[in-house]
Amino acid sequence: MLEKSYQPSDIEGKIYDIWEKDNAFASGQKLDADPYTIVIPPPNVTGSLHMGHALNNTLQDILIRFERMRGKDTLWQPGMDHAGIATQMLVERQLEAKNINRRDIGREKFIEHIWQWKEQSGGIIFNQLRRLGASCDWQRERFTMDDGCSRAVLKAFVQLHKEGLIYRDKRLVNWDPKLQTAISDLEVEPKEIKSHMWHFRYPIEGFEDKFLVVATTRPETILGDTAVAVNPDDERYKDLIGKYCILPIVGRRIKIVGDEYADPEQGTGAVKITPAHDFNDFEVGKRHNLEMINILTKTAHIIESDEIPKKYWGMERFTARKAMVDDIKSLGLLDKIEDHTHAQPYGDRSGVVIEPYLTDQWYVDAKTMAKPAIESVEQGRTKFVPENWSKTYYEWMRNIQPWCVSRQLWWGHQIPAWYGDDGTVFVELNENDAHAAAKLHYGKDVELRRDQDVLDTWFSSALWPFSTMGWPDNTNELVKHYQTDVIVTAFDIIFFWVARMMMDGLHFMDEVPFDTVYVHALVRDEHGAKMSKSKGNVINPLELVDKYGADALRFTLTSIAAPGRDIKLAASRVEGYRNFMTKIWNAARFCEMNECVIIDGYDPENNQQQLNRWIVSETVKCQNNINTALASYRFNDAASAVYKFVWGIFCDLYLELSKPLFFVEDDKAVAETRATTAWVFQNILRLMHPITPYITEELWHQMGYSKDIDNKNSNDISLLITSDWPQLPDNMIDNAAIHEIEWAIGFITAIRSVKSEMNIPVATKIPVILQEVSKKNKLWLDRNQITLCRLARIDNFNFDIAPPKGAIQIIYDDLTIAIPLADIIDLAMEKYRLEKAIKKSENTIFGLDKKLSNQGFLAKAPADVITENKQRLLDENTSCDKIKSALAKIIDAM
RNA sequence: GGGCCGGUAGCUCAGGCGGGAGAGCGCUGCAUUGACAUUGCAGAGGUCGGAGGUUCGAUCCCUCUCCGGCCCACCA
Repeated sequence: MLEKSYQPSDIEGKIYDIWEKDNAFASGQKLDADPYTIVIPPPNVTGSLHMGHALNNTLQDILIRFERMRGKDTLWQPGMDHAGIATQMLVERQLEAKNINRRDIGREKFIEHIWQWKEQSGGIIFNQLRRLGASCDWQRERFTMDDGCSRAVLKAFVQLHKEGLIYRDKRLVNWDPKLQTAISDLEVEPKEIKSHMWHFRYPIEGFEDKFLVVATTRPETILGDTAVAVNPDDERYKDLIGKYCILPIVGRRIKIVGDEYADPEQGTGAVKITPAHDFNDFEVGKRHNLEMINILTKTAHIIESDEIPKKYWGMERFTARKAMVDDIKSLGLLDKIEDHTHAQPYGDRSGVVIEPYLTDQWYVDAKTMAKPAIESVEQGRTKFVPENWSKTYYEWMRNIQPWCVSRQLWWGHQIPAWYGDDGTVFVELNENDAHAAAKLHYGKDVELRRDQDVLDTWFSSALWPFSTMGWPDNTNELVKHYQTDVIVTAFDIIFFWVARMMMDGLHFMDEVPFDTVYVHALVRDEHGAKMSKSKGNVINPLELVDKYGADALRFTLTSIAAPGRDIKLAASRVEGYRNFMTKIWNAARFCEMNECVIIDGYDPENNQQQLNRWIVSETVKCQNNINTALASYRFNDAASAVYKFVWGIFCDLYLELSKPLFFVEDDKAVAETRATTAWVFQNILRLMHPITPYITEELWHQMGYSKDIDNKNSNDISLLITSDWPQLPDNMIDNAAIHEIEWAIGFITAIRSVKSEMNIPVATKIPVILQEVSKKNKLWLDRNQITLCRLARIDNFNFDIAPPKGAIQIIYDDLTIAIPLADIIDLAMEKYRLEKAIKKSENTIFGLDKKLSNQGFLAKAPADVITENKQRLLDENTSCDKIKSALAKIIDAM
């Protein structure tokens, strides 16, 4: 006997253990089956489960469970990302708490500490994913820094270098002075800040009192100015081109150059040029062959250099800014200061202001690699769902910049590059190969020094769809599971990850890494704000799991996963779906109490009862709806299809409508109804399993479906997770039964509605008089009489007798239903009710009339639409007339 | 500056092909001795942001506009 109510916490852990013990998640068990493959977006090793993960992994799990049941050889490849900067920062902070500085203990020891940390506390997110019910193939768990992935990274780097697609270059990078590393464009976050625009007067050489006024938001960079640019077409300054300014404070002679970059409309029209500290100025500098003077140390202090007055040496950048303004002011060269709001770049990890900084770094020629990646989306080889995200993808890919992949960190894949004394670089898979290459180059054995930098974490993530399957070896897994079917992700990592997997997948595997990119929304709080710790509006998915169960959370996330929008999550919604789980549990108890068990040899197509034929039809329709929804990644449609069917149709209608059948003395009907109920319920468990795996698996066993259904000849327990998805054919849909039962439901509703409206107590059993009963209605009345009587609380049916004066009259379909309760009916109220109905009906008639008297409509609308509207008008007129005559009778009785 | 998305019931949101406006929550009334109050039954509630256009017909397509959000670029 089932417990009185469903307690998720009692069963979820148990069920998950059963799945794992049974190896239910493992791929490669159905060798002949078609593959279905998803690689997980590898969470950071430092990560813990947030709502975004919960959504992302619920959707993947739904697809995997769906396809697993449909017989595919499913691989959901799990794994973690080493998360270079995040992890290094975390362990560094932990060591600092113990007064250990990473530079004191050195690189090797520090990395050892990180590995230790990973073993102890890394990857807690995987246990959290287990609680959510994720059916990843855990035996294949990978890590971007494990041996296999590391080998892939080396191979990829070396190959790209040999192909000229990775190169070393000295140019400006985004420099993070706190972390003291370069970062990519994507790791920079612009923030609006309130600052000032300082206007300075630069004296012009050869004139006593002539100045060129330049404006800047960064006065400290004056130390690195090597030119002033004006637009060659700017009448004000045209004549000055080729002349020189004397840089205030510094005293350096700097050239006035003509360059289109200077916009006459902006600022003063004259721009100071600091090639080593501004991306635009860098380009100007290259065009005019200007000197590039670096003024900053790696920690963003003023460098000690002969080019710079001693007084500024060692000053912190913002201190230097202030000093520079003060000093120029005291020279009388400060023209004015304006308030100015502008965006400043900040490091997304460190939170400090990023400096454009001139260094040697490794770059990937993203422009070249992007070409095939763009083309394959244009050709539809990879599809974005929703489609419009492809625009975002194109936008970025078509304007892609060289990707700086070197990082001045310790945690990560060290770059496989070795340098000779003269700086010649040898990029090889290992040190031996590098020495061999060096020997070839120098003609002798030489000392080599390995590049100290590591690669951007995303460099290894970009290889994920094939590095996890054994690449560069041509493994069976790789052959079978690449390309993968779908990547499921939020839009914020289309650039970071999806785009780069596309580039690398096409380059190394010569095939797109996934058929589909499914982009889901970001989860926000119930007011639409981003969840963040500082705002305190973070909802922890595990707390919801504790409180309502994993299935309720999963159902919630599924039901709000409409494509292409932000998702606002309110806990109340989870509560609602917890109630849904309870409902299913109770439906199971109903089945149990009424001995609804699976009957061997039961064939739903042989059902005699229309009600049973109807619920079978609805089951097929539900199955079809879910199939269609999941095939097009419309998760919310799948959720709503199953919700409406299970709660609205099966529980509220079928179980109620069928109850009376248990009381007839027709053993055959009872048996059929029991068998049908069990059959439907079993299919419900199958249909719901991808979304709500725990409760369905539990009930599958409790209801005894695990023993004799899939595996009749064995005593082995068969699990729902590995059972078959329903394959109910459309010819099981019986439209005649659907019409009849829907008519019966409408009949019941019509009577209940009137009783409620007329304040007739629900329990009052009423007699009804039916007039103008058509043959069809008579048949349906007869066949469903017991059910109708019970659910509409009808005492008895009387046909074709005149109803007494003052009876309530209901127009339903072709019928006029009279309820002769004149003594307890408030005639005025009934009059009002009928008048209201007439008004409503007349409104409808008016609308239809107008439409049907429109010549244009008759001439141009499709025939079926015209026919339909004509029929509606006819029906409405008939029913309106009937209500009117009913009203006449009431007035007569008053 | 370039691009994307949204505005539908009190709230949060669905509305594949243009043809009778939907759900959940909330609200109102009624119901409680056998699946379920984590419930059932019955209801109220909409100028589909605004204007114009296309069309026989527009929540849906087009243009403009107002409001909100996001992404990219922008450090004079």
